[in-house]
Amino acid sequence: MEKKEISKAVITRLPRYYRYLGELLESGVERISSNELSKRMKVTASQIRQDLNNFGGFGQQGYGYNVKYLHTEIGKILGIDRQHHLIIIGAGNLGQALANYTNFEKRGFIIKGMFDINPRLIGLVVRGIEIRGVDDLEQFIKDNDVQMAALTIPKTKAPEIADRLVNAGVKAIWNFAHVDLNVPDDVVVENVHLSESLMRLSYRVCSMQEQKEKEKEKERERAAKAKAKAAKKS
Amino acid sequence: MEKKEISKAVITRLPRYYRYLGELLESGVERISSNELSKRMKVTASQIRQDLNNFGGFGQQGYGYNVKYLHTEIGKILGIDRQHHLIIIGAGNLGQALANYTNFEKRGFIIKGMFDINPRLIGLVVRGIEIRGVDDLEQFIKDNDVQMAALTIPKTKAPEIADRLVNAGVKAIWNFAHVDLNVPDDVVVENVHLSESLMRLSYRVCSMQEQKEKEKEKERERAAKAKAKAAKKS
DNA sequence: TAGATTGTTAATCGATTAACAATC
DNA sequence: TAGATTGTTAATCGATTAACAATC
Repeated sequence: MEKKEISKAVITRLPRYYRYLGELLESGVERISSNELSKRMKVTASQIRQDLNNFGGFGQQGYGYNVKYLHTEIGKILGIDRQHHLIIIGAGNLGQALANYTNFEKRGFIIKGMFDINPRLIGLVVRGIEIRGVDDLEQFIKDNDVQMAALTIPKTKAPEIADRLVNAGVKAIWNFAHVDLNVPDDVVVENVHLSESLMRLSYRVCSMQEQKEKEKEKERERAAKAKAKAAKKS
Repeated sequence: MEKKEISKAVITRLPRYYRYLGELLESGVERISSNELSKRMKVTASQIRQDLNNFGGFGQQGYGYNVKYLHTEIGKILGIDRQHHLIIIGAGNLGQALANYTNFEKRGFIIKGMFDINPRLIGLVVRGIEIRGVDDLEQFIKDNDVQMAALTIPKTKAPEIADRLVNAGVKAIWNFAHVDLNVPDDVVVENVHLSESLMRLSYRVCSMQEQKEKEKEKERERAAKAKAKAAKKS
């Protein structure tokens, strides 16, 4: 009876499928097999089929998947066929970058308002959205039926603001602050910790370098051995 | 002989350990057990110990881990004890947001330059860094020993610029463009696909809602049953 | 020494890949 | 019908958790 839980790994891959299908759609491709898609996306065809079949059978044996249909269906699964009312807390560069990203509106994320505590920013208009102070935050959330909030403020202020958001009825927080937020079970948080992402990059570039050095070392050893051997012979 | 490959999952968690240890350090905590840390971070103690032991034994039986020492060691593993020369391609809001993030410099990521194609931005100065045109990109990379590049440009331009970066010797790309880049094996790419992150949030908030509705439905059914029963009795 | 806690091996769990019958 | 490709079951692989001997 119980529908089995969808794993986090699957959800992570879903938007990527959506992106590739969107590109195929734009370039006029009508149908695609899991095999062909797997080559483009560099994942296994098996994984694609398994992932999709978590949500239902979208394909047809002997034919493959209809690109337009699958694209639409994944859109529905991701909930981007609906409208989401979003506010941005923190109108600095990052907040403004999000506000200026027009694709969000295209996918149903409607930026209802922007907020900041910096009095110099309050009153400014970004993409037609006035920056407000946080005093009327709760009222604004209720008046505009706000469901989601992007948090682009320093980590020191984030937990307090998050509490206020949750109390005012926000159900989803897109968290760019470098803290882990404590929220009730029915509120979802998606973290974008940029500094952690940069550290992962750092790790990977360093370990790549180490690997290369090791290979060079081996190469040198081999060369030395060969040389010694040649010297012996002569 | 071969050192076994560190899994991606471990590397993802490493910066989070680093962050928590940094906070502990700041609040003057000298030592911590895997058990205590597990409670704070909401992961299992077993996982913490397993993760760390991929890189060596940093603890001491009966004592736990020295916070300062472990913090330093993880920093070394992540390669943030060294300096990384970084450039930012794309001086829009997102690029400027990265440039303004002072913590990066603190962790050894030194922003050597910013680039853009928009002539109106070229010549502007952000945090003491002049925005340049992309014409002298290759020369700049060589002159300044640039190892990493953040790509905060539209997806249409990204692949071409990525090729130029790689050819000029850049070894790591922090990719904010909504495309998957094709690079040689010895170049690492860390993707930050914000729109995909937002879709994941959307999925999760929608499935949370569905779950709640199902529960309500069940509740209603139960109430109806109870009512019917009561009616029968009377 | 006794207590605490690690490092590490073994057991479990979950996710990915392979295989193939079902079917368009 | 024959060929292609899905949906799904089974096999494999890897990651997480549990358990405990080693040891500070």
